[in-house]
Amino acid sequence: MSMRVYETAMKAVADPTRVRILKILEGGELCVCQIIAVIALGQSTISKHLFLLRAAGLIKDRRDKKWIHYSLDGKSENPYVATLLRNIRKWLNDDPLILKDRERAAMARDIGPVVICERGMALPGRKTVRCRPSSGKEATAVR
Amino acid sequence: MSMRVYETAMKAVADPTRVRILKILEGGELCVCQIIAVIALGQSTISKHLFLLRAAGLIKDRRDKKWIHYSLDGKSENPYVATLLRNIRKWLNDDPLILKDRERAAMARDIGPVVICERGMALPGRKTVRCRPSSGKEATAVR
DNA sequence: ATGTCAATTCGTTAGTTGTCGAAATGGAGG
DNA sequence: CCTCCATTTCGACAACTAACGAATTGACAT
Repeated sequence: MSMRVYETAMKAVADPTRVRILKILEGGELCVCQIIAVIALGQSTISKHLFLLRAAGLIKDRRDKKWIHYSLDGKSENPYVATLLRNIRKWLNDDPLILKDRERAAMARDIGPVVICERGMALPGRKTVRCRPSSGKEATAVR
Repeated sequence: MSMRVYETAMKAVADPTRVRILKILEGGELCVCQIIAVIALGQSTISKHLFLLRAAGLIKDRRDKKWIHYSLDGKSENPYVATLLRNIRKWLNDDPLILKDRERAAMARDIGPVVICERGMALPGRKTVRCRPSSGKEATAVR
């Protein structure tokens, strides 16, 4: 029983993409579309990672209008989470990828969910748009 | 770079079998045959887990005669290891499987490597012998 | 040098995990 | 109620992982 809970939590934080998500959430809550814009993976992929993080009790969600905001769960039921989050907060702070994500997260916060969703879950700059390229004008690499 | 080191360490401790090994090593060093006897998985399986734990800098090895003894690496180069080992020492101490392993580890220490290897990497009691059943007399459940 | 035997490596198999794109879901606002 | 659209779920695929048994390695002791 205890072992299963341990495994869930540890496997959740052992994945690079998921720890990237946790690290950008250290700067405060973000909605899904902002997370997608920062990490630049498919929306289904991010959604699954968020599910696993939430299942492990590492993050919690909050709905506001059309958007679901995720944040670190300070009072998780999972007994390993508090320690894990405290450790991770000290770790990886000089990792280049994490630093870049942090910049992009700051940008995503400035821009806000509305504009990010309008732009197809992408940040301005040289990044390729990846979601819902349906209509035809957007969804191309810029620069 | 930093991320890869993190991932190696975290993935290493996220596996149930590997954390079982770490927990029995908390009681002091053990040779491979003793670990096999306690965990009751194939010798190749245990060997691989030990390799991964060592690659992550969580354990170190020491040769004495025919036997290789493994122990927790108190002065690992991996910057995450010290914290991880300290956490794990506090964790899972009431898990039934871990408790049972601990008993078996105590038994393995009492008996010693020599006898355990003679018995085909198995502890006395109701456990099935699993390695090198070549000759013909042993390799049966004892009860 | 040679045989022994604890431990590792190899090759295979089954199950898990991360990713994607397409389709479904389900609040919010008309 | 009906539409819109941010998010989730589904189905598929490739890559990775843990387990096994068999074969190999290599230190030790004769």
